[in-house]
Amino acid sequence: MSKQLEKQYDPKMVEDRIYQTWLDGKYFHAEVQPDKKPYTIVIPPPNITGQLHMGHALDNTLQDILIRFRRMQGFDTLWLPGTDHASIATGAIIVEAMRKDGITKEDIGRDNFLERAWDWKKQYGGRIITQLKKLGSSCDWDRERFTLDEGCSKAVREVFVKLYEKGLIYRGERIINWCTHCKTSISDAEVEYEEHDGNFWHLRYPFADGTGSIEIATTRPETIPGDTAIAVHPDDERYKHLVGKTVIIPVIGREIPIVSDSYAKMDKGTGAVKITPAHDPNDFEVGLRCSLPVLNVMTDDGFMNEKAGKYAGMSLMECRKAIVKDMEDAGALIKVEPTKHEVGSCYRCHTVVEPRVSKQWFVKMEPLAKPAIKVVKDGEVKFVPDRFSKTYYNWMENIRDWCISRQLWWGHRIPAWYCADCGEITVSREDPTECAHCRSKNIKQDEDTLDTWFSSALWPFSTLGWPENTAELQHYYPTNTLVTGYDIIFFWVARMIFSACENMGKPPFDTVLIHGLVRDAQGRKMSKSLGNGIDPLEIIDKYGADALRFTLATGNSPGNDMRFSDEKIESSRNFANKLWNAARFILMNLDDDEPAPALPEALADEDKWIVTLYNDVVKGVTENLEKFELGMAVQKLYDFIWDIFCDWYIEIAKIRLQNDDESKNQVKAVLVYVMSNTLKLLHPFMPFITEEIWQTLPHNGDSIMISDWPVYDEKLNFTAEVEKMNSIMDAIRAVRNRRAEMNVVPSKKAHVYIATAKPEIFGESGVFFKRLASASDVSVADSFEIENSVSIVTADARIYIPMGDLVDFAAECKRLEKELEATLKKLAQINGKLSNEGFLAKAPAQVIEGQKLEKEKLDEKVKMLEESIAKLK
RNA sequence: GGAGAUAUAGCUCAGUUGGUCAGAGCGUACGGUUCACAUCCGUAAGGUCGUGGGUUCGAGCCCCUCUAUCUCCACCA
Repeated sequence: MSKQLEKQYDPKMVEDRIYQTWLDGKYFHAEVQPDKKPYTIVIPPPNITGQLHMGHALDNTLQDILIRFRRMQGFDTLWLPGTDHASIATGAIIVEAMRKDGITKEDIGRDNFLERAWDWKKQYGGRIITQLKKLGSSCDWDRERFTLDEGCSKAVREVFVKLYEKGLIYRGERIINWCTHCKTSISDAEVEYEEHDGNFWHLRYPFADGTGSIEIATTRPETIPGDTAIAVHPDDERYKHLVGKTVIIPVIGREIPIVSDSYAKMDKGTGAVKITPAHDPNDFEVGLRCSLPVLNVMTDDGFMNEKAGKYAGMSLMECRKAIVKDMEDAGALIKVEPTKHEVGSCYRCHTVVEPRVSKQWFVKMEPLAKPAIKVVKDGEVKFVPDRFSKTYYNWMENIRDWCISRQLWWGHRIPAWYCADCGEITVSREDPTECAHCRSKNIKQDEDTLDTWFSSALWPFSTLGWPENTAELQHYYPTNTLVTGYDIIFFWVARMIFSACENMGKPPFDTVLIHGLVRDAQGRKMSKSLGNGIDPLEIIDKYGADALRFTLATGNSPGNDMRFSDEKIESSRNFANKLWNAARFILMNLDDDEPAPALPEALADEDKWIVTLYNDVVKGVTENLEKFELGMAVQKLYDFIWDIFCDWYIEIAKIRLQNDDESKNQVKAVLVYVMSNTLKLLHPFMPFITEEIWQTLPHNGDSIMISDWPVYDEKLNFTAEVEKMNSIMDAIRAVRNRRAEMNVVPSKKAHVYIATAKPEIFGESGVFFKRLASASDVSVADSFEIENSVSIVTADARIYIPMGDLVDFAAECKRLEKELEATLKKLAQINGKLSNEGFLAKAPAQVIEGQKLEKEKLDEKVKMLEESIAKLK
């Protein structure tokens, strides 16, 4: 006995220590190796405001699995980590902290505010990085980046200027989504729609000339003060003659025209619709076509402004109520019709979003979307699973211009200067000192910053040094796999793709691996408001990072949501413990000077069997990982380790371990070989425990994480021995089954008589039956005549166990007849197939052969069953 | 209004190009102090793979219908 392990695996004693050795060994660090094939992943940068949640845990587990796999396979791997400055979220935290001190951001000004934000970043921004390390993430921390660091900022500036110069970025007055809480514009993607109860208020607007009135309906009466027209469809016979007339807005008293525009649908409502160009995207378009004035009646923070007359100062909701009441009092309200409609809200703070006209910066999307669609259509970028490419097309093909300016301070300030003298805009890579148009020194920089996603869109190349043509950029770009949830395809994935196509001329990655959401045990989304979130750090603390990773990697397929439950994490923890104990057993039987893992020249049948199955696992797991079928890979490992290696091979190995000859060394070598290589296959999934065990076993090299990935070996394919072991195992299972049915305790041993026509299978199998089937002794022959015995029939043998009084002949007979019936049924099915001409003509030869073999076995079994029954009678 | 997903054992879910595919974990029942592990071992019970059709020699797997649940997208007064 050389080394000892604790009886139970304790992750706490292992994980931090192991992680430190990896850091010390610089195993995560990548240096450009031009002769090696690169494999690169850039991390989806978590917000600096973030705390590790299950979504991060899943996302990063998957990335770490892929990176560790490729690293072991010999790729020059780079997993590039970093964080996102999260303009809105971080800004909100700073504002909130100041509010507690009674200060507003306006009080302290831009520079002081930014100083606070950087301080906050310095103090808390690395929190999530520490948490990612607890998970085992093998990121190259030497290359950690931040979307607001110097290099990323330079890339942002370069892209902005380039796109501006190409006319793909412009400034304009458009309808944008305005969050009255964050007090900033947000992009279309940042608006979430929720169904709300609402009303249609039907209103009567009288003609200015007093000849009557026209009826309209609205869901947002508070926008009435901003109405500048009524629109009707050009072909609408009901209203044709009214176009050009004017109406008086009730209560407000302002006179507005009736215009003709095909936006008004004849079959919708009354066919006449009020037009509020400042507060509705469609109305804005109508306004442009009909040259209508734009009347903005709201303030930045969700109140009515002075243009709303008597309603000025009211919140939007107060105004809505007041107007409805005033309309009713004025007799203008015809009816109120309850309805449900989709209301947009801010994805950050869930405040209702107000569409409003505002001067903002936009990215012209159509020219950028085209190549971005093409690279996916052409297969240069693949979504896994493929169905998400449809989601992508759908969005890209209907995309509108991207509003990128934000009325926030924390972020990349827009590099545009306005000239007070000539009114022109100067956009440049270096901060200008004068107007590029009139050379006036009287210029001022735009106060706004860019959408956070503008900088994350450049992440795959800005982090590699672009716009400089660095060695890293040349070697590691394009990256390989992007791993992310389906919920940020629009925010991020799509924008990275078009940004890369535009700026790099190449897509940013070849594969997008999409995963689903981690839900709670009841299938609910984990959320702060529900309080049902499960903290990954608590799970790691209680069960270990390996168990968490295993749980997240197993039992689900790409793109689908999964549930997280105590049962699953416990099952993973148990698996880790099982592995630990298998190692513990092997170690107990090793000597101090045990040689490094290698297969011995001479192998017993059972060694050939386990080695063949192990070899199959190498092949399967490697293929699965290459195809991103992580769940299947991990399932194969679980089954092999627990059901095959532990439950059968180790038990069988115990036989020879008790010997004191060469066969003992043989089995020890096989145990070490299969164990340590299987650990390698499992390492990407459970990095800590596999490292700990691997280090304890005889090994070559400094760490399992930089060891060579096992390769399928065609020589290790011992089909005959596998067949033989399968027959023996079938027989052992059958004996156990019979004993259990008869309630015979394992301690009660019995002589097992094996009658078989295949002594080459069972001749030497006695030791197995003694060890695994409670046999006191085993006899093998052509046939036996045993009194008072139970009979067991397998495909290759008829087994008798004398059980004396326990044997109930009537029951025995019944049981055998039942089995005969089942076997005959199976046989009939196969005979049906084999007599089907279509099957014989069209099925592949391999399938037909398989069926014929099966038929032979069943024929044999039927014969033996019939004989056994006859004897009993 | 479009688009997509899911429906397989009591529960949670796997099932790769149609041919050992009817599976796993948990749960349940029965039995177990064999010197790795009770976070364990052995054995068992259970599902006409949502419905109805079709293609095929052969269909959880491919095609169509329907039903149920979920999700995303969309400017509908």
